[in-house]
Amino acid sequence: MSNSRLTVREIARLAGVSVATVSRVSNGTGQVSEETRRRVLRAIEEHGYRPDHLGRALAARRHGAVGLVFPGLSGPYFSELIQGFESEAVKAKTSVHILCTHLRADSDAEVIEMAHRVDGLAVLGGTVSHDTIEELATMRPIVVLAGDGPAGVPAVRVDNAAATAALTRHLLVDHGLRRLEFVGDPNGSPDVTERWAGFRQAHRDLELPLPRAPIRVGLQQPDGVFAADQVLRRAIRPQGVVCANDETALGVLIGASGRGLRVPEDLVITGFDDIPMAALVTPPLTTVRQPVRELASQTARLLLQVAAGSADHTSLLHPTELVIRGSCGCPTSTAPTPTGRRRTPQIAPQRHEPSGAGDHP
Amino acid sequence: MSNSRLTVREIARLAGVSVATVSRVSNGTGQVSEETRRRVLRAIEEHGYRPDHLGRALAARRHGAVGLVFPGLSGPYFSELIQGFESEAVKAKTSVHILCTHLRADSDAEVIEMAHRVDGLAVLGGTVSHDTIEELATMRPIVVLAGDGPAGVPAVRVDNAAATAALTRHLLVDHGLRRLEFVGDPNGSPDVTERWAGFRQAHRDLELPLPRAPIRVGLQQPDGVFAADQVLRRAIRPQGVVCANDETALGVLIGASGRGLRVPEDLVITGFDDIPMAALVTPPLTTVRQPVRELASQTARLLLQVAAGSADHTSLLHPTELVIRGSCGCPTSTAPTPTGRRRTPQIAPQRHEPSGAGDHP
DNA sequence: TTGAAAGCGATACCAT
DNA sequence: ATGGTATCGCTTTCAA
Repeated sequence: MSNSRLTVREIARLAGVSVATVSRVSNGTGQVSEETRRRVLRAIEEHGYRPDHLGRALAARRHGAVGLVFPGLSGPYFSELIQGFESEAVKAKTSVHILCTHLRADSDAEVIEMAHRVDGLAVLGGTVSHDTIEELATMRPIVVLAGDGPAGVPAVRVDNAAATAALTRHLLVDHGLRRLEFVGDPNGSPDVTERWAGFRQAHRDLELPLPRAPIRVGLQQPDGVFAADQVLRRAIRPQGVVCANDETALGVLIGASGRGLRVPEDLVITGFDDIPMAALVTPPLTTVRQPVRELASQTARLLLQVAAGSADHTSLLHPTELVIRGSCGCPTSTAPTPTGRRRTPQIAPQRHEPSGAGDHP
Repeated sequence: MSNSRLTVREIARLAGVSVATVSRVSNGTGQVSEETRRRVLRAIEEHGYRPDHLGRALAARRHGAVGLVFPGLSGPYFSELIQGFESEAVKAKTSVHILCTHLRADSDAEVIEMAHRVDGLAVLGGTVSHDTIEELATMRPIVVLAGDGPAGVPAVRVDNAAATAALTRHLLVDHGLRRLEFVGDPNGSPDVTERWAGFRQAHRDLELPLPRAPIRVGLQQPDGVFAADQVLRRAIRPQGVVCANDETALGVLIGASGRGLRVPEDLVITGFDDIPMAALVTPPLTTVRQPVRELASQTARLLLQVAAGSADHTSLLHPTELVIRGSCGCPTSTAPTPTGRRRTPQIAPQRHEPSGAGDHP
């Protein structure tokens, strides 16, 4: 009930001690006699005292908060990301500020503004310029998530290029496909940039003609449908499309099926991420699994460590896993199970471990 | 470059004025001679001074931040919500703290903890107990989004029950369907509770036997696929399913189609929300459009107003719109367009305006 | 072990 | 129009 006018001073008075002692008790710092501690604790309990965060933050010179900067798009990917990050922060009694840069005019300025209010910042790759990240890095601990920052700024990521190359190679070699196209905008985010690079690299490695320009669309399901329309309109249709992520792949699948195309017979489709739906569509989606949630919580932990000073400024490279299902043309042994996540891929997944994980100048 | 050791005092010294004057200038409050203001401004610019938020907040007794509490699920709905809320907060130079309660043990305590750090709180319906909301309301301005709080706590919402009833009636009357089932967990959130209520009410109004128990699943696409499996396993299949939201409806559609069922011939499906994908699937989804983003930004505005004292503690009831497409059995005039959002529904949408919008004790 | 007092960085009242 | 100063709520030396 009562709450407002409660300060250290007040509690100190009620417990018959000094504010310093109250502070010691409520923080568990310093030496306090058992008897005094009990008295103070009782006063605190009795009146429901909670130390004010502003006063505490001002005196302790830390905000007790970290920021998360992300574009602000829809879908399972970002939700996983946010939850993974947030859950880790909460464990550390740190609150999370968010900033969506998507469709915002001067987001860089806002990010800097935010940096003033937090102890550290996690920035999704591609949301702000490198220059800004560099500036941010001079004022606060920064970690780049799913992308790369300037040298010296730690990043948490997966090897998108290698994974996409492996996936593309599967299509090119194991299925003997030619005429593949890439769906996604390489300028949209570092993830897509790298996946596009891996897609091309696979062609190069096999000394095949380089693929044509990507079908530049966004990362959500509707974008995939849009991409499917574009593909279907072509004079010569590709045999397969490698999509920047699962959501667009699902969109392509839905768009293609809706227009009478059979997958994978008429068109092969692959995704990236391995979101839950990937295993549940018909045919189930061949894709690359990346531990999004783990990436995000890892990022939070790293950021918190750096902010606490106990930092190994190391970048982290997480492993991915090729998940072969039916949409690439591989046989699907059985109908997809409703709980696709738990199930093991039909074909033994090909572990793709990055070479020098964890090293970074 | 330089930044850390810069305080009001320092700027005051550099500009040869008092801290009070610096404060006046940097806040635009009080009277300052043009000449002095210029001098102070120059010092500020020159050294890149930015008033510290903690000091400011402590002195001004406000945090400059609001909190958003939501379950933390995936999908277009929550993304829209977050972005709508955040964009409005940013406009007001207020930062947004987030808290995902989903799958968290003692989230109520964390929400209260958060309340101490912000000027106001927007709570999604169903994320915390009514008791807790009541407690929160005694300490901070609270707005409930998509749900209802205790009396006296403003809420921003749509009339889910009426909208779902209208939709159900369309199925029951215009299509002459019987044996409808509801997909969604009424205990999951107030939204679903109300939609379930509307679904039943429509039956009651027509003096039809009440529908059987709902198929209790979550609100995401995979849950819809799961629901489809359940439905298909039944001895007597329903003629149609009214889904709690579009995402599950899409899941049901995908699951049903994948198992060879034709929609709407064999099974009619409807959703709720009108997310972009709703117009893009085959057949396009009959659903109810609700202005999610607008609801969220409305909530932010309301919260900010209340926090600023300039409050009409009124609850807001937004209108919804029945969107008839093909999945209910109505004829689809043409193939769905790739940019479904912009397109007008095939059948003139039936405006469903709530009766007493905006009134609340 | 405990307390007095000096900040932390900014605001705002009260004189001037 | 400007400056001095108390204050916001808490932490943290420094003495006692």
